[in-house]
Amino acid sequence: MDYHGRDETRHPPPPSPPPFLMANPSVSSLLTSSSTSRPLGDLDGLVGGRVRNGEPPAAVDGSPSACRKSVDDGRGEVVGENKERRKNPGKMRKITRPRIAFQTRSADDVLDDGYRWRKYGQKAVKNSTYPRSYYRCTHHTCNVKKQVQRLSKDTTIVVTTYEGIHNHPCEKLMETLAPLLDQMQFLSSF
DNA sequence: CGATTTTGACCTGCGC
DNA sequence: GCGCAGGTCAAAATCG
Repeated sequence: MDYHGRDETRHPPPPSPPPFLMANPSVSSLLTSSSTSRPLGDLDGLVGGRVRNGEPPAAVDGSPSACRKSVDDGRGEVVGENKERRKNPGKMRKITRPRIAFQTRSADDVLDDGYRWRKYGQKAVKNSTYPRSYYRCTHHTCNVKKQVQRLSKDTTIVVTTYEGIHNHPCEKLMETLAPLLDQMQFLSSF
């Protein structure tokens, strides 16, 4: 796996909604994008319900857990940032990354946004009937993540939270544009 | 056979 | 300090 060399220290500007969202009528609401240091909490809470331990239903926010796991649990090996944390316990600063969350009305949990994602975890969350799924962009140099969760209140709504910004073009988009670009190059050669 | 998903264990942060 | 909840890892299973 390729978790090495992740540039977690960058602080890119807040992301704008993915291109597909712009023309997607099924997107019922864009939540927010900000960077605090509070956990996301459960998404049901996010849209009106209670967030963990009575916190007010907050907007989507930054992730504290980006700086995490430091041991190999006896099976694997210690990697990348984890080593750092081990060396400097408590010195690892909280890494906040731009996050953007939105609701979509869809039968599919995973909406096709043109990027390729690999699922790396699934977790049952409190106050929600449905589990939350965790995905990572499969592009080697890209460490964008997203969480997907269906609301228990309204099962037709899927909340997708993007974390980070893709540092590569959208594959589907490029596929679509490739012939056009070719043609443009051809024409401009005259 | 490589890529992806599943899933249980583990880690961290936070509230009490 | 303890327990809970969220987030991630990584081996095993599954898929194409």
